[in-house]
Order: sequence, then C-alpha cells, then structure tokens
Amino acid sequence: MKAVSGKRSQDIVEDQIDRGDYNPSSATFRLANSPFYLMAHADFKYHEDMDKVLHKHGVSKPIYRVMTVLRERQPASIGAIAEAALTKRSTISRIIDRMLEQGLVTAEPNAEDNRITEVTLTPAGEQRLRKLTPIVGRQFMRAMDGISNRDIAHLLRTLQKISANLSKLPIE
Amino acid sequence: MKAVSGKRSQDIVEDQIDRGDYNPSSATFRLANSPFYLMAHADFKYHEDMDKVLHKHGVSKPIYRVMTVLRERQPASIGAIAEAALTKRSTISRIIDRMLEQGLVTAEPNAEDNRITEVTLTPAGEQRLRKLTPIVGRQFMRAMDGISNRDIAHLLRTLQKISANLSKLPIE
DNA sequence: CTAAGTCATGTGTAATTGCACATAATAGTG
DNA sequence: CACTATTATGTGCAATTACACATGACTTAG
Repeated sequence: MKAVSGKRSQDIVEDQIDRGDYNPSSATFRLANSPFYLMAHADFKYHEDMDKVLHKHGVSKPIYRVMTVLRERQPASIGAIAEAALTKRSTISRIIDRMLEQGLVTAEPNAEDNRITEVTLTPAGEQRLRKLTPIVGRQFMRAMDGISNRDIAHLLRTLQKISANLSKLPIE
Repeated sequence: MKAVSGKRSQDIVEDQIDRGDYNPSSATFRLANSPFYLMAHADFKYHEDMDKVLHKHGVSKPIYRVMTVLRERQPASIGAIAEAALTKRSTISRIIDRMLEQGLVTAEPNAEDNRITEVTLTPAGEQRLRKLTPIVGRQFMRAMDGISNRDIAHLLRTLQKISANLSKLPIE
C-alpha cells in the first residue's frame, strides 16, 4: 500500500493497523477522505433529487422506504419494518397511520399473537410502488454511471463488512 | 464478471450497461444488495452508538457534524456550513444559535459583506472537539475491523465517483 | 393457574427540521 | 445615481421525529 499520513509504508507492519488519514482522530483527517462522510454525502445527494420527484406522486421518503421494505417481506410487523427502515418504532407506527389514510397498506392484528400488527401493501400500494420504480431506477443508473459492476460488487462487500462490524457490541 | 440477474456474462456487452440485481427497478432487487441501502445502514449503525456517547458530553449529532466542518475551514458562513453538513440553511442557523448558547462558537458579521455570518470555534469548542475525537476514532476503528486500507481506498474512490455523478444535473 | 416479567404497539409531549416568506445587504443596470 | 435583481440569513408555522411512558397481550416461574 501507499504511505499514509506521512509514515513510510515500511513503518506499517500490517495493512489494518494504522488507518492514517482515514481515522477521524488523525491530525491530517479530512472529511473529503472520510468513508462515513462520503456515504452520507452520496446518500444525501441520491435522495435529494429523488424526493422531489416522489413528492409529486404523493410519496415521502420515509413512506417510500417502508414500501420497499414491504415489497420484500409481507406481511411485516411494526417492529420489523422499523428495524429494516432504520427508524424508531413509534415513528413507523405514525407513518403507517398516514399510509392507511392514503390506502397504501392494510394493518391487521396477527391471529396467533394479538400484540403484533401485520402490515401489508394494498393493490393500490403495489401499483404506486410499481409506478415509482422506474424513476428510482433512472436515478440509480445516473449515480452509477462510469462505475463497473465489479466495483459495485466490491463496494457491497465492504459495506456489508462494515455493517456487520457495527452490529456487534457497542463502544463503551 | 459474474452473471447477474439470471443473465449469462456473455450476454452483457459492457460491464456498465446492465446493473442487474443492483438496480432498484429489477425484479430480483433486494435491499441487502443495494448500495444505497447499505450506505444508509452502515451510516446509521455508525452513528447509533456514537450519538449516545456524544450526548453524555452534551453534543448532539448535528452539532458534532458542524464542529467537524469548522475544524477544516474557519471561519465559515452559515451557507457554507449548511452545504458541507448536508443540512438546510435555516436549520444550521438554529443549530449555531444553540452552539452560541453553549459557548462552542462565535458568530461575527463579515467585515466586507455584512450579510455573511462568520462562525468560528471558540477555544472551548476546540477543546470539546479534541475530547470527542478519540471516541469517534475508536468507533471508526471498530467499524473498519478486518478491512484493509486498500479496500478503504477503493471504497473512497467509488463513493467519490458516485457523489460526483449525483452532483451533475438532476433527473427530470 | 396465578403473578411477575417480557414484548409489541400506541400516545402525550417536547424538540428538531424544512418550507415559505421576510428582512437586510450587496451587485448589477441603465 | 436610483432601481431592480440577487444573495445571505433569520423567523413563523406546520409537519415530523424521538423519548418516555402507558396499555394490552403473551410467557414463564413456582
């Protein structure tokens, strides 16, 4: 590897030990070279344009996210949706309320466990989602322009590793 | 590259053309294989634990982000901070109010252009930031455990490309 | 089988955020 | 030099969010 943070590569015994400029506690750290800042930046830009378009179709970003979660697993409980959508349960509870008003989902108590609310997309919800899909697809293609599928696969592997690391026990 | 979405690799003329499973509009798309979902997920987990620790030091996530922006460029205007911190100007304006109350920053009108508010970290703000830095550093090391610096460099390049793509003209 | 414990969800409340607009300051135009 | 356009920021207001707690439902120990 190349030298980082002024140290010569010989000084670095293993590739993993010294994170040099990448580490936010380094004196030479810069946001432009920070993985997490860049993730937030990319994610922000990705949604920035898209949200405006989605709003024209009466769908907010959190509602869209819930719909994509439901597309994969139906029915799903409030708690399961919250976890997958990276949002607090109480918030999801209210988002589902709004989706009910719009007729995008149904919410029924689970037959075996009455505490659980089972949320399912209605045909109208499915249709709305199908309508939005190509818009999101175009935005995705735009984001990935000039990036090889090999690089995308590499990106996925790294992100998955990071997520796995962070799902272990917390800091202190 | 390997086949994606059921197509054989021979069918794919260029590596960039068909995004297969990666594209949110694909029938075989899964959130677990979606770059943007994984970015959001990693970013969420990264901040989830950290925020709790930061709060014990009286610093919220948005305040911490503003501080890291100021560390790199001081003084900075409200607008410049907003852009770098991926937050609306009016929101930053109010966050700066809170930081002023805590004595973390000063805000002075620019001498040449009276519209501009120049925000600067106070010594107390600098000190607070220095105190938090090792905490964030540990979280970073935890996140990157088992990932080589080469992979991090690769991740950075890809994320930078994506950000650059999305900074061009919007969708429709 | 009953009581304590755990779990899933919903709700009151306060804080945060963004939008739309207002205000103040500068730049540009004829 | 006056007048319009643009720019930077701040504020009223509505919507969204999270936290803390309450409620109802299931589970388990004894």
